[in-house]
Amino acid sequence: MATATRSTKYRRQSDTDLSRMEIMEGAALCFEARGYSATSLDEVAARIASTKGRIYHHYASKAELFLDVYRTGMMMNFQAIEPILSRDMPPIDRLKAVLKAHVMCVIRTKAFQNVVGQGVDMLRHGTMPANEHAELRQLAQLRDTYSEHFSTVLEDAMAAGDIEFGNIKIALNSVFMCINGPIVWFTPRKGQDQKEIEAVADECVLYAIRLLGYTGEMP
Amino acid sequence: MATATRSTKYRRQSDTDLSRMEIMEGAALCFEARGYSATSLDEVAARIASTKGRIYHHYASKAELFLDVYRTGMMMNFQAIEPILSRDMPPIDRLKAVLKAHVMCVIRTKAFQNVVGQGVDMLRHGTMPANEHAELRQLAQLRDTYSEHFSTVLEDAMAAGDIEFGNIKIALNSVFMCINGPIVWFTPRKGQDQKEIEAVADECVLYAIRLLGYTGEMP
DNA sequence: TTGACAACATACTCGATAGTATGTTCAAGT
DNA sequence: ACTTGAACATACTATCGAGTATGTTGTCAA
Repeated sequence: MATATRSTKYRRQSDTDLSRMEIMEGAALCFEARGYSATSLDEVAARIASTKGRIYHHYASKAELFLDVYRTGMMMNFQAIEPILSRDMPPIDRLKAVLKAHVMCVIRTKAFQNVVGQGVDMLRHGTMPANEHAELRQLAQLRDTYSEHFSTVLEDAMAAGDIEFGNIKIALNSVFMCINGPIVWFTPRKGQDQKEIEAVADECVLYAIRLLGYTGEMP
Repeated sequence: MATATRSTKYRRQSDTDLSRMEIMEGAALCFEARGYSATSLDEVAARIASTKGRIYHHYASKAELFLDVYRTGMMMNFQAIEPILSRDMPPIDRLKAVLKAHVMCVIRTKAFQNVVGQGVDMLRHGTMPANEHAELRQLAQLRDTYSEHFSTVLEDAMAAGDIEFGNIKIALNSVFMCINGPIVWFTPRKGQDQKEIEAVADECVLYAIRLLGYTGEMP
């Protein structure tokens, strides 16, 4: 939670990023629970014990808030996998590491990733809110770049002979469906420690690489 | 398309089911494209070149229409797999056949299955429209029964030693994510014949059973 | 210390849409 | 043939929520 305990009623100027993050967290939870268009900004405001005025002070529209949540969710993904991409290691190990990092990230940032999913759907169907086409293209670009990272890792591992698949688009989509699964079906339990979550993630990763024809053992 | 070419303006009394199906098809397409709450009944009506009056003649509310689409989508799934469940064959072959039948069904009835997905999400988050709790429980029941069919098939195949997995809930969720993938990422091309679609489905099935630890060949 | 402005809160407007009330057409029973 | 009611279409209402206009608080720079 990014909520800092404040003694004063209003926030400092330098805390705008914190404020925006708090709004985004509330928005992500609401969007996840009820979907973009079913969520009212009054609900989002109520969730963070605030008002609509605050949201419109930071965002020009509901759509801009959504897009910011989307972008932030994608950034979280990039930050999770990028350090691994540049690491020097065998392709199959990099694949495993990237998959694991992604799953851990989506579990940790579940609400944001759900919004990303909604955003991807909107891009697919061309029903995106807001008309800033530049903004939209940028977000589509983000998604494509992220996807291409995975393509590369997959093809490297295939070239090394560790995995094997037919149509890469279908394979990649299937892998994504699998490792993004927790966004949909995972529900955090009370008192569930890091070890248990890692166990879930490991099982997801196992299924994802098995799907790609990997027959070796897992560490 | 269920639209019968009619010479008269109004339909016969005996055609109510046809009329409802036509409405549902339009609704499914709209819900798929824009989501439940972003879709207006005027849009649905426009899609089938009709008016809101017709929809409200057949359905008491927007929620009831949605629930009918959901139920119909689930029924399509049951009809696709039930004949296979009662067929006498080796567990692993039954598993393959059920997976294939499911994938073919979701591709064929993509819009309806998308609505089913939205409905499952709503059930999960408790944000279902309408307050008929009986109706809701019935739909949740449908989903659970369908899921249990797959559980049985999976466990039989595991008992026969053909597949192997850890937590069955995670495995089942992963399989569903995989075989339901086409609902999200598949886009029918113009002039794409049945053979090509079957090839896509076969690849999905291959990934799904590989995921479950199957190492044999495919027919 | 003070005034200017950021960071909100409060109180409105206005368009979109779910739902309703009522009118119209025609099929079918009698 | 005529009458009733199902199958719609048309016209309206009422609500909800996005966006706006304006008021209030308190920070910070000079």
